[in-house]
Amino acid sequence: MREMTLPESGSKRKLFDAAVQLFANKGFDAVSIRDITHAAGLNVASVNYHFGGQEGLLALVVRHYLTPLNEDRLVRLNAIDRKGAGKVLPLEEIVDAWVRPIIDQASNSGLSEELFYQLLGRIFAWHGDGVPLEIEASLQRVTARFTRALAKALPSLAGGDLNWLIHFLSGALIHGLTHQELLQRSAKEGGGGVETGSMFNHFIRFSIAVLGGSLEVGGTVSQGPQATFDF
Amino acid sequence: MREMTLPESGSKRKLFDAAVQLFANKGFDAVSIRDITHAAGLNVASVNYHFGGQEGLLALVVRHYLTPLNEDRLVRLNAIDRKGAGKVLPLEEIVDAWVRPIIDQASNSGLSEELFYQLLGRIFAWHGDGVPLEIEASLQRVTARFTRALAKALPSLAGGDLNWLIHFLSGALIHGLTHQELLQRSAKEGGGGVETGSMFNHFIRFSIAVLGGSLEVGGTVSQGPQATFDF
DNA sequence: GAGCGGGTGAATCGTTTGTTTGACAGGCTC
DNA sequence: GAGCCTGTCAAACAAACGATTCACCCGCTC
Repeated sequence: MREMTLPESGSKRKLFDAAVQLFANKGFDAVSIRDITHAAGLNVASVNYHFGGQEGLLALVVRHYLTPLNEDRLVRLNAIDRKGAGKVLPLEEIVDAWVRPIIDQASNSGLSEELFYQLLGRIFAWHGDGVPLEIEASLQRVTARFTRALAKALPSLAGGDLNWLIHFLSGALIHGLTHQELLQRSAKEGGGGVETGSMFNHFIRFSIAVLGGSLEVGGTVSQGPQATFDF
Repeated sequence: MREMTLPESGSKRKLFDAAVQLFANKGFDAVSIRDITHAAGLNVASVNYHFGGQEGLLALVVRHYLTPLNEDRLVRLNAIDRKGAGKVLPLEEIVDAWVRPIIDQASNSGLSEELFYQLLGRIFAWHGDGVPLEIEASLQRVTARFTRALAKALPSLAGGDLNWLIHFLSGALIHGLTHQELLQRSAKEGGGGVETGSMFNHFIRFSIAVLGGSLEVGGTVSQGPQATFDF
């Protein structure tokens, strides 16, 4: 382990690619360094040499795909914010700034869409003990930023209700990413002709409808601080 | 391992309860039989003696809480079906038949609500290799049954769109169950006063709003066979 | 050619995993 | 009391794990 850059080819790249494939398919916890090195055709010690251990490889994989995604999200949201300075932000553009970077990143990742979405779903659903602080903080920062933007765009939903909606939408997105194949397969078998990115088409309309006033706010509206989510 | 019944007390029950606690808190994959037996104050061999191995204990825990829940769901849905024979089924009652058994089961489980919901979330999110066929089939059967009922109640949503909506709602429910504490804690700190079952109050309103015509059906509507979901 | 450093692999280390074995104690029936 | 069944325990088992060591090869520089 010398530097934390990722070359275009060579053994280090072979290990990285094999790890991505296995992490996406089986989950972070279910993959051993022996699985990875065997898939890459290299020795068990190579992971420790190139990445300083299992955790280093895992953290690099997650960071490599999550960091540019989150940055893109924030850049787009800030652009919307500047454009309509002070005025009410359009809901559709906020949702787009949230979802569109995922689609773009899938195209630029070099991975197949199915693989990238599976990996991203596992990253979003990654909780608990082994999560690097840096990654958790990045996710929380993005969520907090979008929550504030939505609270400004939808003042009638401010408070606890908006937090719940975002929480539910987060779960829907994670589930949609991780288990896309269930629905796409069944739809294809039915001959319905599902176009590329079908899940996102549905999810964007889903999110806008959920947030865009179709939910009447009943019950007690609890006022609280910004909640931290996990997407 | 002699019989697969669960006594009210004794070593077997101690092991079962300890396993439930650990499974809910750490996840199925992150708990060893040594963790369980140590928490129960018993020997490592006791799990194999009473449950025939780790898989037997895990399957029993899942079946013990999932089977009555799914049966209750189907019973309620059939009752609604009989009551309004032939007529259009009320959406609110279908959603209630889907969600209410979870709340009831939480009260009758003997577990704290937080623990039961965490466990149930992990069960619903349990995919992949180690899942017993019987459990996966039970989940698919319930989902297919509710999908048919919703298709009858909401003919305008029939086809691919309804499948996507149910898929998203499934993810929202799983995420809501597993990570309730995030929002309840933040809401409590804010002094908003979150009542018991707050997540379900929000989720039921959320589901009804999503399904109840607030989503205009745009784009291509793909016709396909009943998809199988995982909740 | 000697020396050096990056990279690789076989072998090994210590741990942890799930499972199995064999001994033993207690309660039961005959 | 002899025999037997149930339950529990310490001990050991084989397998898999992440990490490390050490020798080696190769291309490089002096």
